[in-house]
Amino acid sequence: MSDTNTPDTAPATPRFSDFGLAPEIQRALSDQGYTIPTPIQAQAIPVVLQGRDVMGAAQTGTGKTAGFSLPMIQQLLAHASTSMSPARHPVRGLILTPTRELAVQVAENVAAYSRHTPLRSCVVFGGMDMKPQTEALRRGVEIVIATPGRLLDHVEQKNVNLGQVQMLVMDEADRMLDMGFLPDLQRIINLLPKKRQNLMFSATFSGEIKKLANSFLTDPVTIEVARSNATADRVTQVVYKVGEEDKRDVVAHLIRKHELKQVIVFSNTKIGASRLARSLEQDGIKALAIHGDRTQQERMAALDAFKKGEIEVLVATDVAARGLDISDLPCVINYDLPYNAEDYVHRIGRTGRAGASGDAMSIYTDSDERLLVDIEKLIKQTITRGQLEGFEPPRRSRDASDRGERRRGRSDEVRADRSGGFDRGERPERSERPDRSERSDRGERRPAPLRREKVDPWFLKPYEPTQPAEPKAEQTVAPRSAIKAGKRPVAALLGGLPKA
DNA sequence: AAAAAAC
Repeated sequence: MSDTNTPDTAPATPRFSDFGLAPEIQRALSDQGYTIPTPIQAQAIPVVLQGRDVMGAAQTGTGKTAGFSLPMIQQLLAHASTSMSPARHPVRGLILTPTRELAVQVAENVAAYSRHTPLRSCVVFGGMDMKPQTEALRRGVEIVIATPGRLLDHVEQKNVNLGQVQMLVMDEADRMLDMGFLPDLQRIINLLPKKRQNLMFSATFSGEIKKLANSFLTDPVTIEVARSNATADRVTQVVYKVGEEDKRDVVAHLIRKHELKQVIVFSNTKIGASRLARSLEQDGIKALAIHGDRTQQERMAALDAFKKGEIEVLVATDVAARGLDISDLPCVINYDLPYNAEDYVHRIGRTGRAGASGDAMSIYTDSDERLLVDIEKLIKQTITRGQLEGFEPPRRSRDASDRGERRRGRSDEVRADRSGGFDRGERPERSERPDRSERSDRGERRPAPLRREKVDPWFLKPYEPTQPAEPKAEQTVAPRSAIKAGKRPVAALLGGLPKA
């Protein structure tokens, strides 16, 4: 009788060694010092190894990346080729993510877990030169991690063939829907073999997500861990009511007072994020902004500097609310309350991870009261109203000029936000890091693009029930114009694309 | 109302 014998009702804590993973994978895990799987890993790995489709409700920080990539590597290892020939390395595992940063992080994990195996992987995303990605794809890879748009680009250029994909992972599926990726997802799925294993992960379990799961997954096993506000239980939350004109100074005050060395500050707008980062720098706090108007290089440099501790503050839009795996963050600050209450949960989910405690401080103004009520309704708790101790609003009304550019910039803010950028010489000269809109990669100036022309694919909503149509057998790519021009409702897109 | 993602 072994001493590990335990009753069925109380199974022993599983270990990675219990899953029957290949020795090469186990070696990679011990390289990283991992022995005990997280709850989602313990649930997902055996199910995926059985070949079942999975609908996983899990936030980032629960370890879901390993939850799908470990069994994926194991499955693909079964027919792994050691040949150098690209033809012997068809893409068999495909992982789709909503943001570029998330794609990079997932790819880093996959590379680490597969390092002792002959499997090759690469990451493919927009904002970067196609060429290195093309070369990697042409050399032959078993696993591709991609954002949808760039992947389709590569497919159209025949850099990659998805006709042999056995496993598809849709990470942060809810986010992909929010971002209007459904048509792209549909087009990608039409390129895959009908017989394949599908894994879908989502932080939320909305009706739309269920519909998506119904149309893309076959008899899925549902795995659910840590409901969305469970994360918040370990996070101490506090809100401070402040005057609109004091917001930036209050952020600087909070950072100094709590001696924060690693904090993400969330802003609702790109321009607000850039301005706040600049303002903090002027106050002697090392900060960089990360948002969608910065070049990919700038985004990666900011993230890198933050992870290395070279800067104390990462000022981010919701590009970083989900997915970014920045571990051990003791604190996040909301410079703006998010318009979407669910985003609040995602933002504060950056802290209090993996059992650690965390702090989430938010500042809000009179006009944000309703947002605060919505948030409290969602998380089903009242957030402590904090008193700002020791904060002295600077006397700025008497002589604004001695406070420099940023005071003057404030009156420009509304105009700049409305016009989508500084396109009439309103930019403060002091900026050392001009926005990408003003600069080409070669460094010369060019006019800012007219952002107003960007249109959200709002017409893809609302979601309507659908009868899934026959999946198409052909491997051709429907032109995107067919989707854009059609303005078809989501239901129609789920039912298959129009013939080109 | 805003953000993200392909050129």
